[in-house]
Amino acid sequence: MPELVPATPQLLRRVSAGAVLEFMRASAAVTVTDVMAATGLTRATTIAVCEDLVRRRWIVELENQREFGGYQKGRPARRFELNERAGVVLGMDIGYSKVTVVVSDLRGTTLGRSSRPFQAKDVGSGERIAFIDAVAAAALRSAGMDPGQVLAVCAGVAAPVDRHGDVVATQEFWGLFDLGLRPALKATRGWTVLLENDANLAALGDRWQGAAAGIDDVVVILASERLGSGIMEGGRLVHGTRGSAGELAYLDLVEGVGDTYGIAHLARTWAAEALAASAPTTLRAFGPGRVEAEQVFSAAAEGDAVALGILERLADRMARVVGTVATMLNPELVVIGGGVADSAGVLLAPITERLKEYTATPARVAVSPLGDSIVTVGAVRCALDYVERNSLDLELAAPTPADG
Amino acid sequence: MPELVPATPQLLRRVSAGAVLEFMRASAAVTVTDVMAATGLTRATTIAVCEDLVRRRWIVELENQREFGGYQKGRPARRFELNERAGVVLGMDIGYSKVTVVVSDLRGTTLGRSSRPFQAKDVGSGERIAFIDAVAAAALRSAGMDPGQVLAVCAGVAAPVDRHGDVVATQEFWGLFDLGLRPALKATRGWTVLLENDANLAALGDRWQGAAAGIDDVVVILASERLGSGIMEGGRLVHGTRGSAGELAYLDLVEGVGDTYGIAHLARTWAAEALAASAPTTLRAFGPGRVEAEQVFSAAAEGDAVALGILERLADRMARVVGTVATMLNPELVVIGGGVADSAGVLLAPITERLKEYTATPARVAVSPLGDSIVTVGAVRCALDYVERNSLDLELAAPTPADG
DNA sequence: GAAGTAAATTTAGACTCAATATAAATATAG
DNA sequence: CTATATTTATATTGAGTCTAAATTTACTTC
Repeated sequence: MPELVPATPQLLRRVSAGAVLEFMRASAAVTVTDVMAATGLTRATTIAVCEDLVRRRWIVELENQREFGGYQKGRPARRFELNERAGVVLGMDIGYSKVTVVVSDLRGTTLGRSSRPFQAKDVGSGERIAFIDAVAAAALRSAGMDPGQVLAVCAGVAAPVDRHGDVVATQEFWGLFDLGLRPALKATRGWTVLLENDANLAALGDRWQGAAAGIDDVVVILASERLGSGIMEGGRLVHGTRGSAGELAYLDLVEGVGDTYGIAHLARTWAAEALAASAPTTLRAFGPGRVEAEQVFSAAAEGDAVALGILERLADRMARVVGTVATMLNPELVVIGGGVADSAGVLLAPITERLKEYTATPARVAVSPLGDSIVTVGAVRCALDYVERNSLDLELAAPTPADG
Repeated sequence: MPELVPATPQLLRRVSAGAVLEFMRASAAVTVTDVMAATGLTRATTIAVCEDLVRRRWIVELENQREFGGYQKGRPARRFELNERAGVVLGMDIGYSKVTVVVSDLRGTTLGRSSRPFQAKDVGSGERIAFIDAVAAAALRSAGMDPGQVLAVCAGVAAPVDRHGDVVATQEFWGLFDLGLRPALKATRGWTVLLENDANLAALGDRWQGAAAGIDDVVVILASERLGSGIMEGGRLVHGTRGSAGELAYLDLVEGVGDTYGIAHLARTWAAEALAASAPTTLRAFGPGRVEAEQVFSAAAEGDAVALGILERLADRMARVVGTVATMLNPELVVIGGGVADSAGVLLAPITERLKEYTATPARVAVSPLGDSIVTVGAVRCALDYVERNSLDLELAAPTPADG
């Protein structure tokens, strides 16, 4: 799809303004001279563009010019800064049984959040939209923000989403996630909602604030209950034609794996098996009900043989998973993420060790520090990306009286 | 890497010229009115741009205006056309034991070619460059073209190549392909040489003129002697961080596969095994030496039970290969290509059938019609892409006296 | 208050494209 | 053969953008 807009002189100003805004987003308060150096524009043009952007409220001019940077000779420079308060974005994690909404400013700083459990049996019901809307309203309230300030929303769902943001119902189950959320929130709130697969958002999130910071070729494996992955290649998400790229169902055919259960699930299952087989283990103290994954990890840390055996098996399994993915896609880094990542750090060394058996040039492996919030962090990043791409076309809400 | 060039008025002309040229490339002889409709520019601008491009020899103005398009009212329109003779590109396939060079005009029409066997033992020797240069010279001669007319060269090698065109010597063997071809041909010929992995070029080639025409998400599996694949996602090649994306070594771990031998290799091997086991088969007629893959395929076509059994095994194996790749990457189409593709058509139905067992939503499978030339076709496409991206910066050779 | 310095502003010039008006070339009707 | 309609080509004007150079402004330091 080539751009159909003909080249007009106004296009130049757009390009210039985009370059200036991009630089401002990556910097704190800057002078016109700074912008000139970064963009290559002349002073006259830079000033014109900045005043344009101030008028459109994407940046603000600071008053107390000399307070920055200590003594300086010559006429004091005007200073400009990104207007973080131009609006907010929402990042949503829409899980089977829980909805989380995070409010973020344009720099990515979290201003508020809200999280509420949801009855899994009502996953596909119409009430779901109202529920999500209510969680969003609560999150905005906790941030002291108005629904009118929302510039973009990104929601992560556990279903395939193609690159146009449509849920692809390849199986009936996925259809439950095609909630009609986008038209509904557009109509009632005026919000632009982007949908994305949760593992893909995990990849976006971890590349932004996690272990993969700044790495262009990375695979993030969500590994808690079920295995799923998000693939970034050359700094872009890989979606596939119907949004299911990163699906790991092929593991059914991989020796030593055979299914797509995640680390937390298997740790529980194998712990239960050990108890049933009357193996001597300190895990028994947590029984006779369900033994949680974290309990297995801490028992292993205490030297429990059964727990250590489970970790061994998990590490070998994950090495096979990482090995197959990394061979096919050649990422610079493979990240293991999700709620279980908080305790899965001890798996890192054995996974790395075993990986050598399965690949000729092993990829680097890391565990994400983002834990459970990896999806919402990615959703915020996705929404911010949208705003940054489209900022010159977006309408900002009128300033509230307090803003002056 | 943001563009560091500041927005200047000249940039506008560049954008306009790029849009006009892009349209011209996709069309035959066009009038200014056609260009206006396609680009949205005004008549005055369009004419100025066209005359610019004529002056720079990227397009030509036709003389016999009225001969096109039959009767038309009004003042006859000037007609412009892409100057196919502005230059040529070379597409090279640098194999272990053979070098092939194709000469193509800017529309992609093959003007000449040359192919010569090479002693495999000298693969890494310095003479290799001279050999390749000689094959290129022969190809140019057969096309009646001058080395000075070459605008770009793309060479496919059987080694990982990263997205910057550097051979990554992850194993010693690959290092043999880092011939220093690029600096050498730049110095002696002034040619810009792009290096690319052969399977990646196969993907480019098949998407251009093969079974995947126009499909943005496709995996092409080169399947003759060894299995390797090229991945396109969203219309771009997936390289990975060190160029080895598409590597299929993970198949060692896949049940029912276990290695990365290709169809031709396995057909030969299994045929030999059957002969050694004294199985009753018409294949014996081709022995006692080596039985070729094509002979197995034709024996199967005649109803030979042993040959049919081999096809059965091949189909199941390829279904597992396709299934794992397609699950992970979700392409719209998986193409089987390479020399063996000419006879592998009969495998298509059984592969498609068995694929249902291995994936929930099976990808479409096809066999490439490009056969052995799939790599050179892709190399030509790769070189043309380069020329099209950079045409406004490239210097064209001075017109020969005959050109006027 | 004068000197020094860096930022801001002004001015001139070049280039782009759009819009409008005018001219040229052809077909068709009478 | 002439008048008219149709289509394309060219010229003119005006607005918007940028650069570059000269000029003015604002502040610090001595």
